[in-house]
Amino acid sequence: MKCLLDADYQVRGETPHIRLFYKTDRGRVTEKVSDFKPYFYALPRTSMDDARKAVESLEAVTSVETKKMFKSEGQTNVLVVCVALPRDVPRLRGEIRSLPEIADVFEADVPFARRYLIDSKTTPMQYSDKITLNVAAVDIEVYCRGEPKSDEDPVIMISYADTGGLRRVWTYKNPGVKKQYVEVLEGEEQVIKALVETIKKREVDVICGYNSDNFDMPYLKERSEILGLDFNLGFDDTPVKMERRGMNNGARITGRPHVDLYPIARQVYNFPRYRLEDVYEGIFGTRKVDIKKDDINVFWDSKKEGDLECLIEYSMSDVDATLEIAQQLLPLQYELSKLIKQPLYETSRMAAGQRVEYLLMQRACEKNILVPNRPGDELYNERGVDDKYEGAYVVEPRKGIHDNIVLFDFRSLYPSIIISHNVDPSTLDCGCCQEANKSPAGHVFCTNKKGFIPSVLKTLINLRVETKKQLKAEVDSGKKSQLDVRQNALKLLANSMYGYYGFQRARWYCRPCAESITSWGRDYIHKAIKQAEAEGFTVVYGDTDSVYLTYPREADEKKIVDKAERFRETLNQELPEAMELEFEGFYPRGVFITKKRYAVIGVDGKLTVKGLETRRRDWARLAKSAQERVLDIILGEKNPKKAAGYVKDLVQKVKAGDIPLEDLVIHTQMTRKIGDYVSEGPHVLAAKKALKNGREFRQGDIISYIVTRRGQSISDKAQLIDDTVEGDYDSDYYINNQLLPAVLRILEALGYQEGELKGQGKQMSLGDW
DNA sequence: GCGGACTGCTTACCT
DNA sequence: ACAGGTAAGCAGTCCGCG
Repeated sequence: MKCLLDADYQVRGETPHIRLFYKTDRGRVTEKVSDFKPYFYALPRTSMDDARKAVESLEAVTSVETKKMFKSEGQTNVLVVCVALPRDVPRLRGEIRSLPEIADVFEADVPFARRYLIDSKTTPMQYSDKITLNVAAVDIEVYCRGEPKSDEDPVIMISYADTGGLRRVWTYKNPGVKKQYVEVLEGEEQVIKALVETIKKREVDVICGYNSDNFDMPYLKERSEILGLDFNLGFDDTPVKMERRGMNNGARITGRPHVDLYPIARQVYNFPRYRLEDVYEGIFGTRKVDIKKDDINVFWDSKKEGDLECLIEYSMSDVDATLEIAQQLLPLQYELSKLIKQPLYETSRMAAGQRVEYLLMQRACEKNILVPNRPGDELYNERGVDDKYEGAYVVEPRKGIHDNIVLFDFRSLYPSIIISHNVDPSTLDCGCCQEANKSPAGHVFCTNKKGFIPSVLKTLINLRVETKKQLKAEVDSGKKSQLDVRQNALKLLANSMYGYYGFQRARWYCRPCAESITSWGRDYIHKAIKQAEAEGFTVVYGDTDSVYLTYPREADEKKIVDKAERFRETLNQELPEAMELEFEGFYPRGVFITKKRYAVIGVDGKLTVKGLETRRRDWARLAKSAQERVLDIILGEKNPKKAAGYVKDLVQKVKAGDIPLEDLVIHTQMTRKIGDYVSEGPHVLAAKKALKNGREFRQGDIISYIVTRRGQSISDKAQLIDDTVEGDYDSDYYINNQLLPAVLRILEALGYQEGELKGQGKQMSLGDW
């Protein structure tokens, strides 16, 4: 019984050895594999023998064999080119590709340790009750003014917490009061040493941090270098290694996977901001102890009793929160690592496209399918100008309020289409089939041989059905939640497959496939709409795979739902087996504003809002919560007068300057580098101003700003909330550009607008209220 | 010189 | 750095206007 945490390789005496880092029920073991050799494939241009001779003549090639493999066009013979060292692969692949006897090389860009995991079908992260992983969270505090600089600003505290129950703050100033978790040491050097020693002694398996790839780990590494220390967190006592991974860093720790929770939180949740405290509150619904980053040095320098203690408490609470978030987020990462069969360190940093790709590569290897090459810049650009294809169909909504709405949607529409219509690059335009399986986009897919990607997808879905079955039968709550996470991971992967076909950087990119999937999707939703209308339903709205229906002939919920159920059954009988329309819910009332923007209320009074300002981070809470309240009054109580009254009172408060800044802050992501903007909106100007005051921003950061009273345009008035004092806000802006548009959008949809409300709106904008 | 109409850029959402 | 479809705000420009 063993759980693979990490894999890498070492070159000893000119031979590469794969190292596999396991946790077992009796502790840690490291296994070595010495008989696995680096290789890649070469496809002969014409003659196999000529190609073989040409490749064999190269010095670094240790052996050449032939192998039968499947390309999307069919079976083919390739050369397996073996070399002595992993670094020979990138060295040789270009040379071999350019040989006249060789058409192309394949799988020459798979890192050696990953290659091993794929080939050996090894599954990482198979933990169980007998193997409990020791997870630790780490956080540092730095003494600095402005942005921390590792060459001058020392680390003043390191906090640590692990699932074994150890909690520590190491620092080197005595707070006076004795806290159990505090250890006061001599200086920065001892603090870093304490962390390194603790991680070893505690036999930590997984190390977590929050933004630790880009802050804590590189910072500690740089400080260690300055202090002449080894920052050896590796299980084999090697230092933390910083890697470039696209735009970001990755801090690799050998044998003890390091997981940075920040990018995972951004991937998993949709929150207005992703600071540690925001994510903690978003997940657990309670706030954690917090102090301003700028105050850290103030508390550290303070002679006031209790200030240092306060800083220590903050540091401890940060790492406690990090560990709690880790326990919330890690299970999904474990399941993904298992399914994709790549190490946790890697999979936890993969985007959706990469996850699908590694899954497919692993499955391709099992089936002797040659993995297509990643597109080079040329091919990538070619795919770009291949321009867009038509996507989903969206029904123009019947705007306004509706009663007794039933919602249907197709269960996993796109995955079902891929499976039932066998949508795959290798089945596309096979030539052997007539037009029995032709997409509305005009592409024919083979019905004789099963496509690779449809078959992978089918196994994912079968596995998910199986997992759900187990989940239902399971009684142990821990195992139950693990199974639930697993079925979610399977769903995540299955749902990424369609997007992957249209992804320009994908190895299995296939525009005709993507286009065919959406064309069939439009077909199915049109079928459902046509059938529903024929049976007397009114289609209120629909998007991609869903329809919102009303049934004007009935007023009774039960009768409507019965009728809807019969409609569903008849429709499903006409559909291919994998396709299924499902009943999703009954809503007593809903209001539809435009495409992708609507709200419905459930029988239980629960509001579901889609697309409206309430859902958007780039609207002030003032406007969002007022809109939600108005929706609640309109849909729950059907009382527009009351809603109008509520808004009227709020306008007064805004005018009086009584609204706290936190209700007025607008969050907007900086999606590009600050110099790259053609048009500088409020968030960009707010960031620019802050930049002058020594603040730093990275592409991808979320800018939180207030529209203040000073400036001409709205952008001129925008200023970071951190630099703004309470009460300094432009009440006209917040009334006319935030509160009123958000609530009027709802009230106007009721046909209530033509009358006094709009007039009042205009008056309000003139300040007559 | 002003204001409305329109365009382009930008963001965040929906499925 | 998985797809396309969509609404909407802000900045800037155009256009008409004795």
